[in-house]
Amino acid sequence: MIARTGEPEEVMELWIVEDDALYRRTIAALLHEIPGMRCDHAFGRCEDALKAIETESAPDVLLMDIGLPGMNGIEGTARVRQVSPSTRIIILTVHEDNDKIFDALCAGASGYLLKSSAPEEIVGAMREVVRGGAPINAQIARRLLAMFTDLAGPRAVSPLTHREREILKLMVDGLTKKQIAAHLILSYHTIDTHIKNIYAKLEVHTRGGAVARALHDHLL
Amino acid sequence: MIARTGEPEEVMELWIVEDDALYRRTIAALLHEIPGMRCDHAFGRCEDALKAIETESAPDVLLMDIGLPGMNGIEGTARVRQVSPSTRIIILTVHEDNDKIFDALCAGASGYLLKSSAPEEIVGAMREVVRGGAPINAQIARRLLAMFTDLAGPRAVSPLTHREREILKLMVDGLTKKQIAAHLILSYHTIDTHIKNIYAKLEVHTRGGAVARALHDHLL
DNA sequence: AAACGAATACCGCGAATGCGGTATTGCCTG
DNA sequence: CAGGCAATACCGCATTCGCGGTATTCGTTT
Repeated sequence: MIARTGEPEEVMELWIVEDDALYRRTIAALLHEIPGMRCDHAFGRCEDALKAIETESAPDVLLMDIGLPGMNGIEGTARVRQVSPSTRIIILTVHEDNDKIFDALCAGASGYLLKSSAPEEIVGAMREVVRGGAPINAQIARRLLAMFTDLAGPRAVSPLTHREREILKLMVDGLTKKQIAAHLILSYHTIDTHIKNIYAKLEVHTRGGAVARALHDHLL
Repeated sequence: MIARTGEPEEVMELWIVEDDALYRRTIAALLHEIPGMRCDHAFGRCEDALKAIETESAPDVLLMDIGLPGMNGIEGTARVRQVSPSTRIIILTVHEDNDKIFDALCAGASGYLLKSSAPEEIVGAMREVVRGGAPINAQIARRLLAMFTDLAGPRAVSPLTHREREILKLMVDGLTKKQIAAHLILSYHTIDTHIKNIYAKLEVHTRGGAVARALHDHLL
């Protein structure tokens, strides 16, 4: 995409946000050895990095930790992307729970690595990310895939009958029992009984709960 | 169930489904050189692979093309996963459009590589996948991330206040007004008013509708 | 034929809901 | 400083809901 004429000036500017001073320096030192990369800043807090972006210029790539004092790395990722959309952010953390991964990627991170990654993997990720790729640790990718599969998955385990699903669907659409009865040309009492059964099967006691389960567990 | 063939020897059984005979043989030859891998079968059609799985035993890893005569690779992936859940499937294709990627991963593929990938990347992927990882080409991963970000995109347009979101969240959890009031240490009447306002903003008239919008439009 | 689950229908009652009001207190922003 | 918005609080009433029953019909499975 970027037609280069061999300028030796194409240095990748790279920043780090990592609260553990030791790990921060280790990484910074590691990256400093790589030709074509420069690491001018390494912060212990998101807030500092944000300030630096606004006063000076933004980096090409930002290595971001998640567990940070003050603003966490996910919130930080979103903020950085707001003020500098061109900055690619790579999460580098010990957290490997689905929520963190999901939130970080939703916040706009371009990559997700674990601190257990080999140094070469980290360096490779830098290179990959400026080329437009999204370096994601294979273990993390597995989690991502799992999210996808159960996104379109457990509809078979739905314990509801056809009728019940039909009625649940109408509840999701915001209809009252009376309206559902009219819509399905059934008695009000019938709907009432069905809803009663739906609640029992879903182990909820309110419309809100039932609808939430219906959508969350994707059983429609 | 499927007969377990894994334990005795450390050799990874690997099959290929690829309609282009030349490419198929090239890959098979490539993999055959790798110590610890064995490629007994290479098919041109999913149907043949499926049949082989049922008559013989299933492979540890299956390299699957998408564009195939007869059953396509995505459908095939789903089928193979049904009859042999332990078989990890890696898509190896030229297709890089979002739909294919999405569908393949939803169908249960454990990896997604492009045919333009370097041989080492393919071999690395095999190793990675049996270790529980999900080898995904960085370019593909980028697409995945894009899906995530616009999956959680229109949250900024949430017209709700903090309090309202908080209450809506509790409605999703299936609490009654009274319970919400107790939970937030607020008056019942306050909750009542808030819910009234939430309904107005979301243009719904029932709990079901509100919860559905909350989850569907991802505005919590 | 018997047994069973699903779908249907009906009843009654206490609790919760939806919605129309009004009103006070802060906190911003113009 | 005025006005607006968010959060808070209170009232009343018709409606709806949740849930405890009971009961009939119909298609499967046994």
